[in-house]
Amino acid sequence: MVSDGIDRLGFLIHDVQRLMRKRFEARASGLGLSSAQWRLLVRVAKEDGVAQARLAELLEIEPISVSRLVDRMEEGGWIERRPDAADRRVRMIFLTPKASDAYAVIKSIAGEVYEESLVGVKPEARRVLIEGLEAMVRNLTDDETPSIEKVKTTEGTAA
Amino acid sequence: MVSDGIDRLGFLIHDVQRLMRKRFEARASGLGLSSAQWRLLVRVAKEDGVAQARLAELLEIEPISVSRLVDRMEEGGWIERRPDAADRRVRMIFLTPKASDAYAVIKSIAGEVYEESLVGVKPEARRVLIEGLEAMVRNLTDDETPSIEKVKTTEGTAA
DNA sequence: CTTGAATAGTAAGCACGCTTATTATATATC
DNA sequence: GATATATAATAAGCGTGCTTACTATTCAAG
Repeated sequence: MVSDGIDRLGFLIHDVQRLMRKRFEARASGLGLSSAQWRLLVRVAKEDGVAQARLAELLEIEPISVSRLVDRMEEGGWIERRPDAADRRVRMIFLTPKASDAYAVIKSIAGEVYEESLVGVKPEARRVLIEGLEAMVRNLTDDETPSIEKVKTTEGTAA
Repeated sequence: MVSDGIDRLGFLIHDVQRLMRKRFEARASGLGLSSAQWRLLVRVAKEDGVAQARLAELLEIEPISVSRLVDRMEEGGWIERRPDAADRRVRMIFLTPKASDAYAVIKSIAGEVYEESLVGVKPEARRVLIEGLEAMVRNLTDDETPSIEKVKTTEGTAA
């Protein structure tokens, strides 16, 4: 049956995400980095000099969101925009030394939060959990119409 | 080992939440309801006449967030604020007929999205997934200091 | 070279969360 | 009754996401 708690799946995911972000931000507030900023920072750490458009792809957010995030991070002294000589439309993004220093701390905070959130969940269940989440990402990424056909047309009714 | 994918737990949760919200909103856009508004609507449907402060508790968001959400939903004709005769500080929240009509549609959309997201995940794995998420909510709700002691002091370094 | 389409980035304005502070009302204590 | 504290709701202002619309630049076609 489906009545296990699947009807609350959305609430659950929403809650976990909110609580995790909240805890991370509380822990990392000393650094002055939000979780959105931390995600961007991690990407740049792995691909220094990356263009904003590429960051938007990697982070799966819109370019304009990257633009404003980068604005604030540049103000905060975390990253630096430099022009790309080869393509003058492009701004290349680099970490400042301050950000490189923070990177290790951030990773450790993230690890702590992950571990804390999984207290009492056995290794086998962790594996299933992660795999389930990965499956959900795949299913939800498939461009709208999934394997199931019975997708109703939302019927303009209801109002 | 931990290197399964647990180091991406935050990314995973974040992605699933974002994709699910996105799909729900795409499907429900014909109704003119966002997922935040839908969550509030569901709560009010279960407890008609509820006070805003109580809604903030139930939704686990701040009272001010409820206030502004209710503002927009009142404008949209989904809910109605009525004074409480017994306590003049309180605004009681009621669904409009329009919202009651939408409720069934909304529940079915949510069910579809949940089911679509879990395509290919076996019943047993679904159970473990849900239980894992529930455990995470519990762990992250415990007021900050969890079972683990090694919570570093974030050491003002990094700058 | 010019025209037109595509791409990189930004601006404006909105939704929804937050923190901090304020107003109105209720309640507890003197 | 007066004073202090607590509670319900709101206001102001910010961060992060979005959509839509714009500029600047590149590239493809003629």
